[in-house]
Amino acid sequence: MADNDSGEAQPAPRKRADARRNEATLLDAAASAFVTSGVDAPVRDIAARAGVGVGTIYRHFPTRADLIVAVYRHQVEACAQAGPTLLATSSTPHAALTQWIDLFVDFLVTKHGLAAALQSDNTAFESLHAYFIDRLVPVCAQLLDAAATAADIRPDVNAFELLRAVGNLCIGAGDPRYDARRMVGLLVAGLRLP
Amino acid sequence: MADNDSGEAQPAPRKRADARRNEATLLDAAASAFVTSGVDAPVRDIAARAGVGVGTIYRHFPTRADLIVAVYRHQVEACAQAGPTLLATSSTPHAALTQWIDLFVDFLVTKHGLAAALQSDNTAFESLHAYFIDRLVPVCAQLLDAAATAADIRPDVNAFELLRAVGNLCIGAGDPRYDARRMVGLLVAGLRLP
DNA sequence: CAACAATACGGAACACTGTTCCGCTTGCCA
DNA sequence: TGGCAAGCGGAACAGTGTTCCGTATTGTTG
Repeated sequence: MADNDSGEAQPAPRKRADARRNEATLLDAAASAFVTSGVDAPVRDIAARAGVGVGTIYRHFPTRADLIVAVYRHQVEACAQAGPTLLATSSTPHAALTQWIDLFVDFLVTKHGLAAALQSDNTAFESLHAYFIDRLVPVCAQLLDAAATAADIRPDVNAFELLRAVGNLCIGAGDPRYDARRMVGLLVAGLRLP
Repeated sequence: MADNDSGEAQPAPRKRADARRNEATLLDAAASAFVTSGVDAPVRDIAARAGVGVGTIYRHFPTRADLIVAVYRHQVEACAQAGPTLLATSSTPHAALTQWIDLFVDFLVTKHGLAAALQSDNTAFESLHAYFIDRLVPVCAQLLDAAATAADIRPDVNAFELLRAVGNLCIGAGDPRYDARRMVGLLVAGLRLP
């Protein structure tokens, strides 16, 4: 189905030019605010950086989660797509799993406050959580499955739990006394079959 | 030195009766508020439960960390003291370490929000962090050391890091889909020497 | 027992968040 | 160009933590 504009399945009637411009500006502003102040950067700060009113933020991104997802969508997508690739190119399923988790950890530790937000029970982050789950759990499950089938790892670990544990371990990375990558390494080591 | 009141080392001139009463009431109120709403329970809620004004809370417990520490001090103390005991009574240092970590995890997972508060970079929790570190890191280090000497575990793990990792893994316990204890088990398994 | 000073209390007031709402402006299309 | 739907700004509201000071309570002293 080559859906050009003649199809009836086009519920997005193309936004006004200024709206699109503002959305892009906002995305940039949020990204830079996130770097400086973490993903909890005050709404007013982001609005000020973008030179818009706070109402404009809420129109484009009704919840903070929407904004965060929009900012990081590309990277999450890339991480998700790396899963099957690694599985195909790595020597063992276990190696693929390890490398993929490294990718995920690298992503998380460079986003100040994101790991914490992911586990927060604050309702504002609900859909952020949902997005990560939807996008990454299946990928992790596939890797886990392959490794379990190859008898590389214990078969009783569940993708959701593992991803959550890894996310948790990434909280507080940035403290020089705490090496999140090393702790994740320990966890993954615990996964191996004796 | 049997220090009765004649000694000069008595910098606390015994508080007024109402002050002591309020402090106890406040401790009860906070404990029950923490159970209901987690350790982030609004100051006003705690004050209302205790039937006092918010000023009274701040006089007795200048930071939220002080209040949390006061509420949980007994349990943390007990955990700290269990370390040497376990080391003396367990069959192997590794068993002692495992049991001690179980104790710590049991404590954390039953205190809603405490694990998260422990890792929060919010300055209000700084001294909470410090208290846990001061009290528990040496105990953990002792256990770790014994296990490393017995060649039960890899020798390159550091007590601070391990405790922090365990604390992190306890965030979000309560979600039925996530079993913090099992994940900590994985981490500790990764510690074992092959 | 009464008066007094030190101590402690209460809660209004402030600062800083997120979030909503509505009058005004802007872009688009006829 | 005129009209109007879409979009915008920011004031206003609500929920936090935190401070401050006038008032009340307590313990002590004459």
